[in-house]
Amino acid sequence: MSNEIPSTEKHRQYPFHEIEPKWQRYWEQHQTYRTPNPGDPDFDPSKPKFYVLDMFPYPSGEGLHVGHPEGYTATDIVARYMRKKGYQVLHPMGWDAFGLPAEQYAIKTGQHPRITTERNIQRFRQQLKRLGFCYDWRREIATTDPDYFKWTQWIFLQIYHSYFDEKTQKARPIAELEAQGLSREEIDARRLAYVAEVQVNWCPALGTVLANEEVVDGKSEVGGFPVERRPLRQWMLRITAYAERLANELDGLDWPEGIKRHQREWIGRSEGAEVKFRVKGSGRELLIFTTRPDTLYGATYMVLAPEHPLVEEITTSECRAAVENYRQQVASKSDLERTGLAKEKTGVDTGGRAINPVNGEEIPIWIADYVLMSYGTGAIMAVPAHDERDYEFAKQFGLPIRVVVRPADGSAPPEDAAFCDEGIAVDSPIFEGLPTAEAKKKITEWLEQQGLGRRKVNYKLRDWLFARQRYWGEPFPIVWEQGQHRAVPESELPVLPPELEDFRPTGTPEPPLSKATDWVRYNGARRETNTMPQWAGSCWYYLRFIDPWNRDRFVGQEAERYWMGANGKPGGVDLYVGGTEHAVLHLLYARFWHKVLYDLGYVSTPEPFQKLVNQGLILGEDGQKMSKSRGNVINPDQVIADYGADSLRLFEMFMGPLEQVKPWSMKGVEGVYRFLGRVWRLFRENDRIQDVEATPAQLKLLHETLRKVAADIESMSFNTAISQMMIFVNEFTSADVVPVSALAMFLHCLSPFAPHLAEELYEGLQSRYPRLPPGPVSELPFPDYDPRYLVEEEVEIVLQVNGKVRDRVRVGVNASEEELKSIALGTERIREQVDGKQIRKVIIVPKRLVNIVVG
RNA sequence: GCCCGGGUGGCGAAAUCGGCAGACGCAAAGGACUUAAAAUCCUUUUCCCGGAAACGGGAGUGCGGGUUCAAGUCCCGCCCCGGGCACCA
Repeated sequence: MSNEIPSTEKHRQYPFHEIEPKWQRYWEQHQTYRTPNPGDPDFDPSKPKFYVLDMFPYPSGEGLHVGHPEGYTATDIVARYMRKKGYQVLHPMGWDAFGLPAEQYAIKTGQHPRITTERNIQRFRQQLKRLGFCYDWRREIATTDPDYFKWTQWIFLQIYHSYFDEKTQKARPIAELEAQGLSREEIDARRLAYVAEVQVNWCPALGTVLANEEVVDGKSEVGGFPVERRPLRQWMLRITAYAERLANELDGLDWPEGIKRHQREWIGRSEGAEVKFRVKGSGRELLIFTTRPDTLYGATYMVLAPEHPLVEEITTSECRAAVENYRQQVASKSDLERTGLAKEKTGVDTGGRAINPVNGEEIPIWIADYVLMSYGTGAIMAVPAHDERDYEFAKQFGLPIRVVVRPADGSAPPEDAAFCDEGIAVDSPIFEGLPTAEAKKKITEWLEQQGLGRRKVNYKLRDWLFARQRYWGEPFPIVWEQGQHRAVPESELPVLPPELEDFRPTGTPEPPLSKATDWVRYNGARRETNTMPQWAGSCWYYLRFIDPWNRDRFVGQEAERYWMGANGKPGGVDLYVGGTEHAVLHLLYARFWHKVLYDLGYVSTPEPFQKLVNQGLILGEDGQKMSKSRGNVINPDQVIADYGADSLRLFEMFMGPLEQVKPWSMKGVEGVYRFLGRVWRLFRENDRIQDVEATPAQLKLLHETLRKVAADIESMSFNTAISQMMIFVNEFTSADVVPVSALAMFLHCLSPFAPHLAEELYEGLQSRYPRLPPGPVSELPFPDYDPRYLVEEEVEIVLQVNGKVRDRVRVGVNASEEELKSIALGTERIREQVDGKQIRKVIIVPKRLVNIVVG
């Protein structure tokens, strides 16, 4: 076996190196954590269910780091505790295994990504098993398994075969539109999965396009390579159709407020109006979006995005050269340059003029890259007096600034800045003197009556660019014929990727799959050669865990109803734990897919995850982020070899609150390791254990520990649960007589945290005291505490004078306020303080304190 | 710039509703055991002042104000650290 002597050369506190493999073998052989589904012979329908899920990992070549076991230990403790509380617990694990690193490794070495992926999964699985997690490993899935991605492709087809019905705000089958006799074009224009020519984020270094979410500061999130904008025909998912629901339906979820806010911001709902401006000297109209229609009288110019389709037509001949020049400049800019920090506004006049619909005034039309083609209508009315960006631009180019809103409190508007708050409309005849909210309403109604505009809601959220030019991803179940796409029959799923020798990108947006010429040919049609993004597989894995063996359905109906059953709440998974890095992308995408499946009647809840908890990052011992280059990475394998898995688990939980960022400490690991050693000695090297009644003081501590550990697990305050167990052990270690019953009860507390040691100690105890129920202890019910043992007969009361503690007394719990008062005033120390002064007031908090106010 | 999260001993932290600040652990110091060390066990440890000691007094939860009999906790104004967003009209 591996290294027998701890590398620190220290005395081994207890034989964890024997205990841990022993119990891991036991659990495996006895299938202790096998979770039956409805219909299985050992399924107990009377038990309530609890679905506790980890965000499954990408099995990287690096193996596990100490960040992984943080969340996994937390969920494992909850899972083990809930099992002991009589729940049927679903606690699965799998692999988000498609992804770029395996593909890049394949490009470098020629080794097929499937091989490296397999190897990495093996390693991860082995590492996780050594931590003693109570996963039902029979349910293990990998997104790269054809049995799995068959259903990823199938779900894609459901999305493809659906449209969003605005009236009911629900996805409906495309067949309904066909029945209404809509044309192919009309139908394709409404599909939830559609093909469009869009400006994409093309990353030459990665040889793929990226989603907006995968581009950070104009660079790829993965690798930090430059990203260019270029137009490309791409598969898109119409997530924007769900914008409203994705925002609103967050309300019923038990998620951290910050994450909900983040998602709402990402969706970016804003209410306003669309307004038509006539272009002077042409029949054309420019449509703009504004959230401040009440500032319409303050519009002194307009700005179009440089890519706006009407720029060509509007530009006058004198301005054409400058406009062309500017458009080219903008096109060649990367997103980083275009949105870069603190840069000056740029833009040029097109020479075109627009007519302000409220006052018939002529205003110039400019183009500038601070207006984005992808938001709203790609055109704005500029109101420099009341918008910071317009103000800056107007200053830069000497454009007029006209105030049409003044502060409601009568104060003077700022001299050298835009006034962007709400206020009172001025110089605005149609709604003169109205406060902003009413002015907005009035002008919008007016515009609607005149046919010049309407109320409009816009979202920052864009449709989801769903195609990647990669090899190692799910192929689309789509073929092309005569420029039209169609689904392959469901019977042909899964569509397997072709075997390739050469995984290199083509250097063009033509995906690597196009190199597989035989594969591409499909009965006179051509297969789609793009693949799905890595997010696809993680959009629904929590559903497959429920019924991973099902060959007929992505998840069996009965099993889905049972495990996702939400008791009136929207979300099905009872507890979902993972890092904040998935605050928007994964969680938004998964919610979107789930809602489509819900609308189509395939799943029973509108939301996937009811309660979400984010674990905090673990830093290196130096307080810096762990990284190879800093050399501060902690290897969990080494920690397990030196101190055992139970110590690793315990320390991960003892470090501090789960959600908090916190630094690693090897000394801290030793601390909890010593604690486990003390536990071992309390049970094993102790001749004071007797089969006797516990003393009242012992009973009180025992039941307080049962109470606190249970409550702390339920509130996920694992660090304080561990403190309480330490207090218990310290106390019982110094006891003259240690009652067996108390020790046995204690092991129920320890078992979720340090399951191996708890099993071993319980087994030993039970064999000596056969009266104890046979184990394993992890399968025995968690004892309820008895409040009778917690009642105190006496409490210590703090005596304060003017808020300062001057004395303390022990009194009976039921002492009346009058008694407390006279006791307090009777003690010597208080008399010294109070003598000769006037008592103004006496505050009495029963069971806590008496505060005497003198003056 | 905006939005979050955080600031408590030498360190990680704890402290239901405003009611004994520092539980528990680490580190450090002293002691017991040992030929010695490791391990273990016991004791001390927020700071300042007085005291041989028991103990007593004062200050103290980033800073400055406020509310209150009482503030780590509530309110107002700042400072610092970490993270996220960043022309979305």
